[in-house]
Amino acid sequence: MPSKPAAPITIDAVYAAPGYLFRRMQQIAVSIFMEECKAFDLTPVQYAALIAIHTHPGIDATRLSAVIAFDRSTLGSVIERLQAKDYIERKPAPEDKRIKLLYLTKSGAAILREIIPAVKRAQARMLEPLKPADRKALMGLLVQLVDLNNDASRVPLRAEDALEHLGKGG
Amino acid sequence: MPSKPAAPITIDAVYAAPGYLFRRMQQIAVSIFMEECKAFDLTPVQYAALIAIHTHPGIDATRLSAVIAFDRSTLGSVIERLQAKDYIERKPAPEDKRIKLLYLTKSGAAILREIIPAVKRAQARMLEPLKPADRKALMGLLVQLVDLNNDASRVPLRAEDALEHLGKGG
DNA sequence: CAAAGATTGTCAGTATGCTGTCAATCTCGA
DNA sequence: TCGAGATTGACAGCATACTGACAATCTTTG
Repeated sequence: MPSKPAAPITIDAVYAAPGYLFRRMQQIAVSIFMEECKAFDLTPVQYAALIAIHTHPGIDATRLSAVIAFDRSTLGSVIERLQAKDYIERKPAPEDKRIKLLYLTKSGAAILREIIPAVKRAQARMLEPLKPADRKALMGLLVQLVDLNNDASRVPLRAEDALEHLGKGG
Repeated sequence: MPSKPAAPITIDAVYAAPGYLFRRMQQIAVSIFMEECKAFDLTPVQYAALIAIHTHPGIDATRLSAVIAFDRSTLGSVIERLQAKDYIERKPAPEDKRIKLLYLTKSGAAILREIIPAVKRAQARMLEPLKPADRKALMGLLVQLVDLNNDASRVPLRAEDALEHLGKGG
């Protein structure tokens, strides 16, 4: 049998590669989110940050970055923009001069309540083309994969560890 | 029956949302790619662009953006960097002064050959935590979803349409 | 042919995401 | 206690991504 020739290098191989499909799907997800939420002037990242601060009032930036798996550097500018829009406020921590604690403002809590339906529509639209059983299957596999690959990312999710200081760990 | 209370808004809802999972998986995929390919100084985006130019020599930037579903604006700087690294060259099109045609240099073709094994390792690692049957299932669903959602993204993939000018359409 | 319209590459502006560095500050061990 | 080491927030720099605008150029149409 002749030795198998090297597979031709073409763009079609890229179309079937997991990395390409993940990038593409993220692109699509952001696009749908922005479309459904265009009345609110909030990005997916800013939304996630608001929800996290709402869930953990008084969290600091470093712990927040672990809770939503954002880069610590990136998060700085996200916080700045949320503060500029008056959705959050930062208070110095009395017992540690390095830390600034994050809280939702009334505006922030209000927009969070208002945007929820749009976000739910967006999340539904992303999976809409699939049959209901396939949606479940896909989400199940994705949850597994993201969890099992957690440490492969530079900023692994540390939902639990990050919150011990708030007295909610355990 | 009492009316169902509004679901509490917490970060846990975000962890299960498709948009969050896609973002996270993309983050992980890029991280794995960069790790496997760190010897080559090529990003996933730059790799895809090189492959596409290799598959379609003499393509122009606008068509290239359709073939790999990149934003046309973003692609400009990607091309610039590939050119700075001497992996591609741009030649003016004789029949249209607006267009610059893209070609791989010898360096570009060489690095493409060399990086393939690392890219394959990276793609395999992304799915490694899943059982083989689950990998297939996930890829199948993702291919479907990306295809069916193609028009939802701002820069839909136009693999076929884009190539008519090269005499390869049909 | 000339004007209207479309296309191409480019640029400015905004928003993630990452690497790396730094000063201020805190913690812990000798 | 004091100094080494860790932590925190901030910053610089690079690389996607997207919106919107623009001049140069090409195409279509009246």
